[in-house]
Amino acid sequence: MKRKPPYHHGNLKKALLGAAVKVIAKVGPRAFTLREVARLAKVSHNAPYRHFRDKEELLAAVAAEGFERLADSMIESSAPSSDALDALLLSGRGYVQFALRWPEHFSVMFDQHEGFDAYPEYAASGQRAFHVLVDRIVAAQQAGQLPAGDATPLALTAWSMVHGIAKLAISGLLPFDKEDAVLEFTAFATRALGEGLRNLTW
Amino acid sequence: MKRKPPYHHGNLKKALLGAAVKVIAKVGPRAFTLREVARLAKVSHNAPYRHFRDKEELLAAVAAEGFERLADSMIESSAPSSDALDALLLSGRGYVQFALRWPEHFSVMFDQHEGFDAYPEYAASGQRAFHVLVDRIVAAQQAGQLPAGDATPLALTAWSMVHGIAKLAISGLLPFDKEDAVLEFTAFATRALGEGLRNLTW
DNA sequence: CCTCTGATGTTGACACCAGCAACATTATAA
DNA sequence: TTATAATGTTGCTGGTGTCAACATCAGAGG
Repeated sequence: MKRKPPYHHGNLKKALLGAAVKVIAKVGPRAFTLREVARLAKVSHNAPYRHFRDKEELLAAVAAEGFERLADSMIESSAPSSDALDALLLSGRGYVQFALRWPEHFSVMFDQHEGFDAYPEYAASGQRAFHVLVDRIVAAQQAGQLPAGDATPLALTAWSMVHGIAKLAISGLLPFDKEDAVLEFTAFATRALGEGLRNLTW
Repeated sequence: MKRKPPYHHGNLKKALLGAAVKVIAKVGPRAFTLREVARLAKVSHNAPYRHFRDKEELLAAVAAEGFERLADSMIESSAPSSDALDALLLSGRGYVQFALRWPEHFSVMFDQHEGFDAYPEYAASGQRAFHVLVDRIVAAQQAGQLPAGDATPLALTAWSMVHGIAKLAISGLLPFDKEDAVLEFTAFATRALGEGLRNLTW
């Protein structure tokens, strides 16, 4: 059971997760090292193996936690709006904002081509984050601001849009220096896409 | 000089590049190993250092080569069209198609957050590929199919769209199995975005 | 209270990797 | 022809992921 209280050194699993996030933020997901995580948690280099099968599983856990935060960011960003379509665009803003603030975390979440299916926790959190987007879309549909019908293609399109912006911005490939500039660009792009999705004949 | 003909073992630099592409395609960019590349090129584990400062520089070279291929893919895909806007959308198709066919290559090109500025070759090929997109946009503008003005924001938006699709598709996060389905979705998304960009007031 | 068992953490080892240094070889220029 | 620089090799160091064996502690059954 995971619910059991402390152990030898307090509950290490959570500590390792936190340490992993810190290490990734410091040296990037590429140079991320299991031993460094152990060091930061003041534990021997093999202790993590009692909580994670291998390095990949720890990364998957970090990614899963990232999806939770991502969903939160989207929800927070879109909360202040009462207009459904506006809320959708703002949730896109939240998506990009999250990526800009925790770029390494974001990388871990999406640059792991393998092990998607292998880690149900990862898939579940991802689904939850995606669902925030779908909810916004359905709301906009019900408000008549987007064409009725299956929300999935609309959601996938919107997702692709903000995901592309996020990725390119993180990589430094967008010619914007400050976060605000990127977010303004995000507003422009998502607005354009929303306009197009509304008028599309299909 | 780099321009000098063969050497000891023929021109290794090119051989290493080819081997690197093969290794990446086999084990992925994550598990990519300099020594494995050397092995594949039938050369000692230190020979690559005579042609690349370190592992990262070899990866940068692979990425640069990838951008060339990407630009080609975009050009080829959009060639058959005579309509300017259509050509733009088709170049987006070429972008996604490239990503689907050489996903590891694509990863190397974009998952390297560092060393963009450090490798002029990389930056240059990237610029060239981006320019293909800009050209298509400008053509569409001149044909009156997109609003006149600075093409850059339009290009960045379009790029973000197809890049997001490509990334998500590679990661297996889009619910499409076959390449054709992804490309069809790409057509849908880019058409929507094109529609939106055309009508946007800004 | 005591023992025992399993969960948790540690030590030590292996194979592998990136990169450095010293050496060997060969192509080219003087 | 010979010297020099470019190219390739061998061997090493410090670091990594992971396995196996061992140590320690928490809590259950008595």
